Amino acid sequence: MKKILYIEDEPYLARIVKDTLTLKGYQVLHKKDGSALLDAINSFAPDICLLDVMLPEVDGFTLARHIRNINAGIPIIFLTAKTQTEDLVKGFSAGGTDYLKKPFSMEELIVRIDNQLKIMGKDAGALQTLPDEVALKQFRFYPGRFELHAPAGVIKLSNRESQILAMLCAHLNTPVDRRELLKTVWGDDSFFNSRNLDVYIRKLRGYFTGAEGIEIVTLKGQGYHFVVA
Amino acid sequence: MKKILYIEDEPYLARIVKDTLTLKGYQVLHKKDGSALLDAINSFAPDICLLDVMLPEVDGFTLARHIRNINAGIPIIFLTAKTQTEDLVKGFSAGGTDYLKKPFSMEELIVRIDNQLKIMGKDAGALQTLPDEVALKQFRFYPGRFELHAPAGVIKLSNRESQILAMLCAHLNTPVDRRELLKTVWGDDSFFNSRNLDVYIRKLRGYFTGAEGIEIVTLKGQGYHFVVA
DNA sequence: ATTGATTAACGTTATTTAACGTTTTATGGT
DNA sequence: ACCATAAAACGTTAAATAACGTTAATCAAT
Repeated sequence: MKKILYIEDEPYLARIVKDTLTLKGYQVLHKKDGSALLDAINSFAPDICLLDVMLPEVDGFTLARHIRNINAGIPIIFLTAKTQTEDLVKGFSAGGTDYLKKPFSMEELIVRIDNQLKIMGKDAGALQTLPDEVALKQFRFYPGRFELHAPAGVIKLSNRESQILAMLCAHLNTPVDRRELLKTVWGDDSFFNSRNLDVYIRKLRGYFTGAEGIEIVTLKGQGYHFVVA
Repeated sequence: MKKILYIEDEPYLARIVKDTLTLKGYQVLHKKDGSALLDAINSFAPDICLLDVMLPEVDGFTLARHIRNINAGIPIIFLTAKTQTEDLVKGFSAGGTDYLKKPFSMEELIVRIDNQLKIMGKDAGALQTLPDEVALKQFRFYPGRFELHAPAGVIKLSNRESQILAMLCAHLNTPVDRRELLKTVWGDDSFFNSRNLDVYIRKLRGYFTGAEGIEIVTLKGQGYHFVVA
């Protein structure tokens, strides 16, 4: 059964969409806004995301970017009344894979959901996704369970530790912008001058000490680069 | 340049679409119907197909199936006045990857074309790919690990050192423009008057001192030439 | 009370800047 | 052509800066 993460602030519409999709056999998790989004992604592990664009606090485009940061492969459909081409561009460049204009028919939504699941499900090779279990040489990371299985034993990760490690894993062997990390994990980059992130990087490094071929490399002025080779 | 195969029987619309896309830098092959379709696919080798649905002889859905039979990965966008959900379903189950209702704006078409190209992984990434290991005589450079393995031992490279060495390796035994180096590593060439790059070149030269047959040659006014012979 | 998250204070290092030296290339008069 | 001189470009070194690392203390939420 396919799992759908659905973010929409308008209660009446949300109700209709959720009920219809549920009736059609999807498992739907509905949220009114993007708070605790990363937790939802990791624990609920949706197959596809439906995002309203105009939301009270953080808009849907921004949410899409955060989702992309920890999962490069998941389909994201925007549902919005914004019909300007400019918004369409924003949507796709934020990592969206389809864009549906309100008002839409439930039939069309379902068809487009199925289509996205079909085409994104194909060559997962080019599009890296963050699965339930991430193999990191002799380690295993379970993002949804907040657990890092080391040779020595199981390390229970905190929320933040897990989020940051998930982000590093999503960008395995490629750079991650420090700002992106801060924005994705903390919601904004007002912590840019804070040493908070460094503290967590240190903790994560601690878990991997002595592990040959696993390293979190600092790219000064840019971010981090999780090397597993 | 991306190649588009466009099948549309209505001459006026076809003209507008073809001209606009050509102006936008795509290479467009327009056909009035699906005859000799497979030849067109094979010889023209398009990156994406735009198919009208209602065509005189064979309809677009059928054409899509034929295309899918010989190419599982190419994106197919339907352009049609048929707005019934049923047609949408037909389109996607025929192997279509997007479905655009007439009348559509050229802007939206372009955005959706680019999006499909991106999703299907045909997007020309500007990432220069070096192999995991670059052999430089008695040295070995691991760009992904920020490591230079010298006879004396492993040298841990900094971000900048690694970037510059990677760039030199990408142009091994051929010249590299100084400006290009600056732009690639620092994002722009505003450092053109700075001695910053020279400092790093010196560091790299330091790692290779005494190594017979390895040299970073200065091409004054042009750039550098990484000689390994 | 215990755990996780954040802040603060100070240590460390990659990167940049600055100052000056060296080498190559261009220029100009004879 | 010749040489002198200037100009441009790069080399070298050390100091300054900005960015990150580390540790412990504090805060906040069960």
